[in-house]
Amino acid sequence: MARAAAKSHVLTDSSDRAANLRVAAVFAEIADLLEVEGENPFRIRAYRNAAHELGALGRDLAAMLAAGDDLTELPGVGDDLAGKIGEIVDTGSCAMLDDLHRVWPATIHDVMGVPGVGPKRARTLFEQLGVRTLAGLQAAAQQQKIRELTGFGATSERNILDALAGLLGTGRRLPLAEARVHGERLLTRLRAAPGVIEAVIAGSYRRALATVGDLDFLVTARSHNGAIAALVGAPDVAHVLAEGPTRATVVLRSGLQVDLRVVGRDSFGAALHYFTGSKAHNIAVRRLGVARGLKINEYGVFRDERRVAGRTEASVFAAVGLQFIPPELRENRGEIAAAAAGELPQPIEARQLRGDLVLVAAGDEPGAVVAAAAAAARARGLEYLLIVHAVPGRSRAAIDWDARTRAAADACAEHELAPLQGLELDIAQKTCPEVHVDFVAARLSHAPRAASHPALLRIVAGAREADAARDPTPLVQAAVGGALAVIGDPAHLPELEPQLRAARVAGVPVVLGSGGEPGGGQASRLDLAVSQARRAWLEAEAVLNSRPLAEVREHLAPRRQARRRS
DNA sequence: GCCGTTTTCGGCCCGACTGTTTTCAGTCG
Repeated sequence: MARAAAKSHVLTDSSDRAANLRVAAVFAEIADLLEVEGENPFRIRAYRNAAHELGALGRDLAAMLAAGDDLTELPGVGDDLAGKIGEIVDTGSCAMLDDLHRVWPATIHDVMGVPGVGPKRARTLFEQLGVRTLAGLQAAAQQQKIRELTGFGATSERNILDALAGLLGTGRRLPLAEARVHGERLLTRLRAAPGVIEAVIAGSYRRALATVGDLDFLVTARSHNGAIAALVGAPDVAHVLAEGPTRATVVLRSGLQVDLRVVGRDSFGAALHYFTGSKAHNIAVRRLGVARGLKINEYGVFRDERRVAGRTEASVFAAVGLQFIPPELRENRGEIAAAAAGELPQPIEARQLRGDLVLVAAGDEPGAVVAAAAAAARARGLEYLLIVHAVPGRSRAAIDWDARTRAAADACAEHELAPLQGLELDIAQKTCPEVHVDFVAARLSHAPRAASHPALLRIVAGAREADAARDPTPLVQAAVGGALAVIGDPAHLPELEPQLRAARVAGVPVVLGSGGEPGGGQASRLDLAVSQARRAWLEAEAVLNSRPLAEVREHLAPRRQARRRS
């Protein structure tokens, strides 16, 4: 079929992990359809686990197969799934999925995705009303056919219509910086609610994932009702999806879903751990608990009926023999083994930074840009600024670089900050203006061919699409001997973590910077950069601007010094 | 369908809330 042809085309691209993603997609769809069939839940989970593991796998399945590797070594993959992986990589599909498609339409997945409609109801809708698509679902609801079905009613029907109209959780993921605005506002409201002792945001927000799907609030309180009422009654709540004595779920007008859980003080640590996730991390920790005869849930750690830990997160980790794991590391990507061995990294903290990095575009007035950035830097106790002057690609007008660097230096001095100044060229540019600067930087918008390394390298937006969609390693390699500059730009946050991870693996130091956005926001941009560095397991030692100015100056100094460290 | 410091069989996380029920199934996180 046409479908198969399209798939094989995808798989001929062996330079990336297309095969992994294809296999993960097939397994995920099989899991969905088995769920509709009402299969054994553990069998379904096996497919779902495998889909999750393979989607995040660092190695190329097609290459592993070609090399004759044993796929059952992979987590969640046994003899059966190993065989199916081979089948999918070879043919693009899998007989089992084809069989399922003879019974269930592929689009039933969309119906299942409607909030309030799961696999069982999707099956009922399909079998009783012939609903195969979202359009069909909407038509059935509008004709009031759904309320006639057993297990449904007028309320369910209305909820389905609301969901289809996009009124209920949109599923859109919000950039971290944007979620922070909503989060902080609600946090203030919850903390002021009667009876509330403590309120925090857990979930992927706390793990500093670049985008978050919802906000998870956790509250300890003397009385439950205060916090629940405060959330449900918040001014920008569009819909209340659930409201009980210990939890509530609402959708804000922005489409952001917000969950609130209220727990007792003795359960706070266990609940915080539980609701911070990630899911994969939690399952792995619980598995450790089971091996020690412990049951771990959001209320605590229990041996038989007796609570043995749970007041703090640290007590939960300690109960299963782990060091405290910072939230940004909780992705089940090796942090549990590291914590068990006492070998966790100590991720960089914002307070360890001594300097910020400011970008001055060719059209900017350097004095004004640097003055704004310097004031913000001074306010957070920084000591110096790395000032990067962009050199335009081709410009006929002579630019007075001495005047520009002098203006920047003066602006720094006014705020009692030390400046370190450099020129930034596109990596393809051959000539550099004749002016004394402390370092030379390169902006990299495509894979580098140039042999001469700049001291500081910055991957600009767009490079990711062009050359590093899946692996920024080749870009980062260009910074060996120098450093990689990473700006906490909210719009490009998802690109940062892979870049930072690649830098760590390559042993390339990084500079974390705000970029110096005029009009404020430096502080949060710097914090965003730090949060992604933490997710990438970077320690202070790997962050150049956590070191004293003299060391940064020496590290970035052009040519000779840079070459000394091979 | 996977997995094993107790296991090659018998486990696999589980509690809260809703809507439809008359004791609970389905969904969600």
